[in-house]
Amino acid sequence: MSGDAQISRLKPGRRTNIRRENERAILDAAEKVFAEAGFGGATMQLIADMAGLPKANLHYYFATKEDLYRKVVQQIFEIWLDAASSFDDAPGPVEGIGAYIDAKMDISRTHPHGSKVWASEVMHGAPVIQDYLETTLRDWTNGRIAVIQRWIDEGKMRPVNPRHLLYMLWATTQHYADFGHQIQTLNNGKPLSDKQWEEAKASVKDMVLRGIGAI
Amino acid sequence: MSGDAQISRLKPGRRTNIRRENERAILDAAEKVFAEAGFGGATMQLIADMAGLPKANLHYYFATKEDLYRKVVQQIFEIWLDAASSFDDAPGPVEGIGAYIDAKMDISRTHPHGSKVWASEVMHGAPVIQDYLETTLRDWTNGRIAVIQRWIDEGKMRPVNPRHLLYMLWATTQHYADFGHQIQTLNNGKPLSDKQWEEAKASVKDMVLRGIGAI
DNA sequence: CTTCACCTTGACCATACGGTCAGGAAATGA
DNA sequence: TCATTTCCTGACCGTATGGTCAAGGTGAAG
Repeated sequence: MSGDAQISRLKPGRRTNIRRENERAILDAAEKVFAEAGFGGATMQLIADMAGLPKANLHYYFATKEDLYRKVVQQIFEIWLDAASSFDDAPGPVEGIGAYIDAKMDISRTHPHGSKVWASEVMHGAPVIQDYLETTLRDWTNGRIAVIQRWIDEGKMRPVNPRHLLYMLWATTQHYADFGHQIQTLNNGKPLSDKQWEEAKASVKDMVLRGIGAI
Repeated sequence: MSGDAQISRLKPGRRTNIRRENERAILDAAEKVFAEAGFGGATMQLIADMAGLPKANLHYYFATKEDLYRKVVQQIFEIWLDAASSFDDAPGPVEGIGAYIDAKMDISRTHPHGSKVWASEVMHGAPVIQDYLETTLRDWTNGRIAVIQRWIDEGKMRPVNPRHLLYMLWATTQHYADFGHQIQTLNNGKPLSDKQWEEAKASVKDMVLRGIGAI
């Protein structure tokens, strides 16, 4: 890739650039391989080939396979939390939950690999991100539960269990990434089109928002 | 060994019994190990230890790791389809979908390992059960879509997209198994109690059935 | 040009894994 | 009793994998 004319003049220098670009290539390749083969099934050789680097070079940037995997999971967690902001600054559930569903459905489409890695990590007992679950995720969850409860108290939606509503949101939106292969198979082997994705988002929002009495 | 007076054990044939019992022990251990470590991360040695048998004995009953894995997945698929019958013979969505949610939530609680193996298999592109997806699952899905459409035509529920309703049902119910660890962490590290499971089932049914206008 | 910090990589190593096999034990039937 | 089938298992093997290392390349600063 060219066009780094202005980037090459950055203060950290060319060297730092090489590092950043290689780390990015490796992380992108790793995310895909970990998603498709699982941690145990992924090999450093495969990731190296996909990143276009010799295997020994991976170990120059990432000490161990676990280290690389940890970085991939953390990266996903960042994206994950960004979508969370859709929830905030919303006057009510229609806007807040609606935007959250939109954001998470978009992530399922644009970052299916990341979603799968996250799912796999949690399914295997969250060996590397357990602390995140117990701190960041727990805090975020409790915060959103409070927001939902406030909406309920304000009569903007029915009195549903906020926690199970969140689980339903996570489950349903991530399903389109994690079980994308199954969905594609049931769609005559073809990926969902732009139109079908809009239909999916609309369906999910419609059923959820009506389910909680926000419409 | 002391000579027990139990004759009942010999009735169906001792040989067949030994085979059946060992195959069961191996399959149970394999389901758990595959769920917790993934196919690539699982080792025959670990499965053997958990089943209480020497590794070489596994290969006496199951030729290869793939063969054992395939049997585990098929076994899950059977349980899966059994719950599907909840859908049939129902006069309307409240009974049909309500019973289906109950059945799938129960499976998530009693067979969490199986659910995870299934999820992992699909996430990795369904390498061994692709044919099931294209035949049995596709047929079942189309059949249920027809049932849901009939209910819609009969005015028993709102005109939602039946396909996305099914995806939501699968996603939400299986989430309690696949992401059970996350749910447990957010539940102060403790598994959901009987009461909490009832609350979960009630919440899901409530939100879904209202979401489709069946209540 | 020299220096020096950073980057690159082929070759190599120890280990762990899936799978094999031969020989023996135990159950069954004649 | 003996013969036959089924079951059991320690020891072994080839391979693939994660990881190491030493030697060499590269570019910018002095």
